[in-house]
Amino acid sequence: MSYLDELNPVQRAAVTTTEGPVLVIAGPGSGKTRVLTYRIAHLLESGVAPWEILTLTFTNKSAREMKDRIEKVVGPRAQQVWAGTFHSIFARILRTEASKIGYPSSFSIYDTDDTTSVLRAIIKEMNLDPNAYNASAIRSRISLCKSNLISPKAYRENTEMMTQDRAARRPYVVDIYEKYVARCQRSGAMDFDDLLFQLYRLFRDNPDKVLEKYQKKFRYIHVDEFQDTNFLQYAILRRLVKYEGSPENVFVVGDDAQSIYAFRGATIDNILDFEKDYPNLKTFKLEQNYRSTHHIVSAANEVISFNRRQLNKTIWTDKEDRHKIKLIKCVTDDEEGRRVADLILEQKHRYHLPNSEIAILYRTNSQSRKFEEHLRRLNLPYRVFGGMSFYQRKEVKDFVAYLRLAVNPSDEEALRRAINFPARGISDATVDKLSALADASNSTMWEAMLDPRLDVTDRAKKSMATFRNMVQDWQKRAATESAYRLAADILKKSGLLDLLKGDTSPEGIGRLENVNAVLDAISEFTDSAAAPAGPETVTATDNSLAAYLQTITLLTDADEKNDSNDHITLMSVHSAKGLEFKSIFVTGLEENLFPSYMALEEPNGLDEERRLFYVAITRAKEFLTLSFAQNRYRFGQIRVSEPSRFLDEIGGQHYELLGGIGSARSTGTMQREAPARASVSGNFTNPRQRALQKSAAPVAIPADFKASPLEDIVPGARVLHLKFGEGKILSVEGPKDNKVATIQFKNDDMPERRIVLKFAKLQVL
DNA sequence: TGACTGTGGGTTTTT
DNA sequence: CCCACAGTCA
Repeated sequence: MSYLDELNPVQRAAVTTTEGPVLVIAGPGSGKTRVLTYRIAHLLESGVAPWEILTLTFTNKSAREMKDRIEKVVGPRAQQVWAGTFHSIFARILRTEASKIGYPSSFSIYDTDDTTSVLRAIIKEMNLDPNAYNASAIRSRISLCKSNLISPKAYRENTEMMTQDRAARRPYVVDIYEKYVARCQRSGAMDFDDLLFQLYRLFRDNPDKVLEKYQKKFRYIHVDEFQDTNFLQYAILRRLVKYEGSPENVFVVGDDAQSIYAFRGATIDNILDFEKDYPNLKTFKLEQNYRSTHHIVSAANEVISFNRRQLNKTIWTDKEDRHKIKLIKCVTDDEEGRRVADLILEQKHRYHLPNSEIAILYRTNSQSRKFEEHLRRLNLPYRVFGGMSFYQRKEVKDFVAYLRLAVNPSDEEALRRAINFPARGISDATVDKLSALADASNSTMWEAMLDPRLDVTDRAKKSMATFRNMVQDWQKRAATESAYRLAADILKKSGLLDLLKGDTSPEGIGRLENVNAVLDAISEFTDSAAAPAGPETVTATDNSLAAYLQTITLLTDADEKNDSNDHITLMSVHSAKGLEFKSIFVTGLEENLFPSYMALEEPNGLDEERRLFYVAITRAKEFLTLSFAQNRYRFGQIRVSEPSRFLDEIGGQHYELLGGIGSARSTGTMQREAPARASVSGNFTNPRQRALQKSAAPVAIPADFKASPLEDIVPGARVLHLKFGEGKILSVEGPKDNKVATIQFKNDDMPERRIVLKFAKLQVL
């Protein structure tokens, strides 16, 4: 079989070990995807049916790419393999089994916005202070609970969490959580975490032996990016694989060094537990990097060696070097944008790089703007990923809300959105009453509209009756009529179409186009959705309107098609995981930005940031450029930053400091020299030592250091700063919650520093 | 009911 | 700086 010849010995061994549990530790660029796809092809070639193979990925895009690559080896049956994200595959299973856990199979999926909005409503109804109870903060706390299998009941019994909440002065989080769960249930809705959580419940409670059905069905299970799975995902996987007499054909691929989703509950423990849980485990390490040149691989190895806790492996390459890593030092973020854009232009000409081989990466999405400006200036085509996905746009969500309602009238978020947009005489007050009544009688807002106890004007009642009739009509037709025709009619009858047509501004025309694009997408989906075949019933309704609505919620903007245009890619480092480009720009390499100041406060946060940096630089095949700015607009004002410590962790021999106005004009006030020069001048023999020195406090801090309240920070005061030591306040300005002090520090080569008091810890002496 | 204004608050990463 | 929301006015 020829495809096996395209593999190196370790890769081949992994591919052909088809029986029993297998762990593949795969360094960046080591052919991980190739191994995964060829293994599946290999299984298919040896007679395994495509629907017996399950492959779980983290993005739709990588699932799709994988299927396409398998297809190249074995032909169209590859498309029948069960390959998709955890969320989409689980949604599909839940669709089939929903009735067993008290959900309609046309359940709605709440995206992050829907969830936040439900929480906001609950907080309001409970009369809690919306500042203390920040809806999106609570959303992430609930999300983390679900990922760790903590139900509201378990939450209440968990003294640690309850104590935390009391300390944070929001003791009612657990009540919000409880209400939220109840509300989702009665709305027939699942949030992202529910897609995992409810599937876990289904398998745990195992009604009608449903678990056995899937254990038998999925004879070969694969997990990509295993390092990014969370506790809940691991628990589900375990239930599918571990049972009496199981062949335990589970094949997981991951790299602990690329674990970047700990904030979302991912844990490297899963890799360690995996070895314990599966004693027959065979482990393979893919250590040869086929992607990047030697400078890049060495730099990556050096960086990652600063992390303590990691699996032992050595990534190497035999690619020869042509270019050193370039470092761009800028005075401002604007200069960074300009010089990156200029360098891209130069690289394109000199090396004939197509735009599609170039990517600018950054830590936070908000950094994209400066690059956009300067790319536009040079007429370079680009595309920004990570923004709002098509399906999150207002006009699309409005339309989709109506569709959701037609399929699942219990969906309260959809109801709230649709009921009075376009306006039809049902006021906010009425909606509040509906919600309260639904809550009190444990029914839904949809049913509450008919409740005789509802105390609203006759006019409002009439409007609601009309609305209900309209939706009911759609509901009936949803069972029989084609989804496209129904949707087109909904667009008209809802009044949305007229509203959009009335707006002839360019944006308005765009909105109309977007809504029409939804219609096209529906017809494409329902006509052609190639349901994975199989002798079972699991996929029967897969091209329904409900399935479409569930699918789109799980799409990100990276999944959207029209990728044919040749453009430069702008994205966060997180979204770049799994991708590769000839030329990579990693930007904003400054302390408190990359690594992020948020991460620096978390235990192990720095390690995760470092893995993120590792992921960033290993995306590059040939050209790697790093940049930082000494001054950057953040929080509405210019802030001074120092270069990222990560720059110090790469040996000077791999670097080249790029000249430019910025460095020539350099104020010379940087605390540290640029790494290239530092290493060359031999100031620091060993970057590791240097980093360790740096992480230690540079000034003696008394053990009883205690941050003083903001009111005490006034001009003239002498203060102690954790990092810069003793100093004098020259002035304080800015709004009360975002005060900035200008401080002159004693032992500092900067004449003065602007310190954002919100972040700094200062003690008045 | 909708459009406008001011204010206040938040900005890590995503399925 | 930018966004979302609340409150105000027509």
